[in-house]
Amino acid sequence: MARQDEILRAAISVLAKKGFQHTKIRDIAKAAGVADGTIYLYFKNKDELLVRLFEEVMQRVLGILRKALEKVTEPEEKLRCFLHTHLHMVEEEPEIASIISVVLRQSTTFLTEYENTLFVEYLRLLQDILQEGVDAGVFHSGVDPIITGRALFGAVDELALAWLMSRQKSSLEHTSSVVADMVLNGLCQSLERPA
Amino acid sequence: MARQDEILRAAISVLAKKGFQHTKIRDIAKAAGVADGTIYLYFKNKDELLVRLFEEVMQRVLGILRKALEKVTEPEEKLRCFLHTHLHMVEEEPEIASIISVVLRQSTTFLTEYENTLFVEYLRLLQDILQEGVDAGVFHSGVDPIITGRALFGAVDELALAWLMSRQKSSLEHTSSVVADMVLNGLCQSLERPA
Amino acid sequence: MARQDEILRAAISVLAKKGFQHTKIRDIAKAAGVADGTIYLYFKNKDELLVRLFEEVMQRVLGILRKALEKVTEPEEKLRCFLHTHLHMVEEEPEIASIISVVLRQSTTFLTEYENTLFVEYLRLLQDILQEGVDAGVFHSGVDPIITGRALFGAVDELALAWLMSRQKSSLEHTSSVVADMVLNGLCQSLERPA
Amino acid sequence: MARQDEILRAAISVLAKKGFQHTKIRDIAKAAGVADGTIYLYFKNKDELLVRLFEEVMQRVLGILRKALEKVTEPEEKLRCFLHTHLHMVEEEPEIASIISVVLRQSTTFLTEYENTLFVEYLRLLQDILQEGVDAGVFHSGVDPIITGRALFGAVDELALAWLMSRQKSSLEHTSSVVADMVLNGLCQSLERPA
DNA sequence: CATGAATGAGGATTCATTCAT
DNA sequence: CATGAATGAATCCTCATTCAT
Repeated sequence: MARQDEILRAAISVLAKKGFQHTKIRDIAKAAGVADGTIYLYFKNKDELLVRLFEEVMQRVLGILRKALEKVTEPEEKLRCFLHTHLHMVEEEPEIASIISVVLRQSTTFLTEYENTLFVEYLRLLQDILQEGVDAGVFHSGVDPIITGRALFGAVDELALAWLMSRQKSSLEHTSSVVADMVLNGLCQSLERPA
Repeated sequence: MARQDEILRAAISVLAKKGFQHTKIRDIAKAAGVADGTIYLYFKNKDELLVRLFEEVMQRVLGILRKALEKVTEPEEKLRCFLHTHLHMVEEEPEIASIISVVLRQSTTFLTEYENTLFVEYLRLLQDILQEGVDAGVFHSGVDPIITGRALFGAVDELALAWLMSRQKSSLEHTSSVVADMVLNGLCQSLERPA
Repeated sequence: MARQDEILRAAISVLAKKGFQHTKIRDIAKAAGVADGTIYLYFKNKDELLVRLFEEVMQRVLGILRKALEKVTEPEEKLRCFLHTHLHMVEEEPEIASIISVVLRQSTTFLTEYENTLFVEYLRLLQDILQEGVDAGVFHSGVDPIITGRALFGAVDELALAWLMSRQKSSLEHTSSVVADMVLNGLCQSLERPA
Repeated sequence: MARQDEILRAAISVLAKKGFQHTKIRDIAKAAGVADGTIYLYFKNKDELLVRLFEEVMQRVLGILRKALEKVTEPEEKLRCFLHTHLHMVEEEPEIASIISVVLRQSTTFLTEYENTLFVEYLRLLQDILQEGVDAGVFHSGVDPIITGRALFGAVDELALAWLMSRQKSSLEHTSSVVADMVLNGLCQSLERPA
């Protein structure tokens, strides 16, 4: 339904600008060019609108990441690609990125009550790359895909947040390769403890 | 002032449980065992209470980290110690950790308007360790302390959040060493690209 | 807008009965038969409601006075007409009168911050009559229209207040002519100081 | 009791500055240099403090007026003296004047519930002068002392208010004589209606 | 007598949601 | 389907008053 999408688009824009607590149904309605009541023809209530909005956003992010990863085969390259694509998306679609980095955390609902299937899918994407690397013997056998995946998301997300909050936005190209280097090769000159 | 501390303690507890948006002055007053009006004898308004609370929390975290780092000299060990101490603190004082991982991000004020000196200090702690390592030749010369520091905070913070949100809480001991290994040695078996 | 007028009418009634300090938004809403929140659809806040209410009242009073003065030409008669019309209005619309005599003075805002254009217009009406009389040689050349005008308002207003506060309300017809006589002819039998 | 007077003096000063609605017990306590609770050792509550304060003020005004009138014998001169003394007092003790012109009217209590014996005395002072003049044949026999007295108070009070609210304060000497001339001789050149 | 910390009732205002048109 | 006026529960904050010290 076109009208529903208009509302969602408007909601994304407003949320990205105003944050969770300061976004009123009225604001979204105005931005979408509809009456307040119209929102309730398409969404049961504010929470449902938020959930649908988040799912829309995550679907988009997952689509972008999957498409980018399609042509890459090597685990290391996949990881680089993943990090690069996520941060590139932040630059290209800051509103989308803002929803994930900022808005998502501002709602207690998303953190606790809502079963976040799509975020789990996002994590799985990362975990699969890591597991693949371990299985292929490219990554250390001790690498824990669950923990590492989560840590990587945290790192990327925090860098995204920092970028979104900063006044003058330098390119995230460099940032993504710095993180990739750290993650793949480690900080140490030589292996800390030669296994 | 003892009463002020009682209120802050109560506020930490309530915020950790209910989150930012759902915490009412009334809740804090009840938890502290005082009347609503009493809150305003010690804090100008809700926002100031929140700022003071956050500063209290960050001071505590900074204190814990600095104390732990005191006796460590080597950069690698410092980094391990940092990660371990932060995650250990999460286990020991989940309410404190919750303020940082959850509540902090729920307030637009903290993300945008509030000049977050203490968080900058936290980051500086990390950055100094990294810079030290680079200067000592222990870490790669290409390591960017700013980006890397922020990424590390993001990683640790996300793992803390995941732990706080999980039903059954496994030890974070293992988690901290997994992250430390990744960060120091990288995921790859051999250096990805021999420089 | 009809609803706005209903609210203003209700507000006048409540203010006249309860006075400035004891009038709550809730009271006005109840008197108008609307919900509390509805008030805020038509007025930004309580202060704005009060200002709009006062302007409504003053417009009405000015209208009544101007209409009554229309057909009078002689300065003395104009003055008599002015005094009579004002006090007649007090009898006919005590609520309106109460706003001017009582409520207006109860708000520091009206006395100090608010630029009271309409009250200035009221005073000008009086001053113009006095100036006209001086110019026509009907009134003493020494008459100061500014001071005298203000004094006359004070006299009328105080008599209105006394009437409003009194239990048994005698006619103000007599009162108005007593004042007019004093003002026009003076209290003295013969001129005090034959100029 | 000295302490009580200190509080009253402080209260007069604060009320004159801040007006009725904005004067808090706290403000008075601070101005008097005592603790909030101390106020309640000398006054049952805020209303009683206000009543006592008003009585203090009126006693002072009555004293001043009576003293000034002591040596005057002729009704016309008495009236001139009354007006002059009242307005002179406004210039000399604006805080006192402010209580009468502004603060008194801001409290519904004083206007309605409180039996204002001292204000009645003030009015009687005026009425007696007028009655005396009528009895002595100096004033018209038609002069109504009740109405005229009230009107005179209104005139003087309004002029006092205007002066108190004005930025640059011109002398009230002139004002008092303008009013006296009007009241005694009337505005008209010749008697309006030759009796 | 004096204090001032504590109280808690009370009031202005906001905003998600409804429903008559 | 769409509207937007109306609702009223919910919450922050103030301040007169009390009372233990």
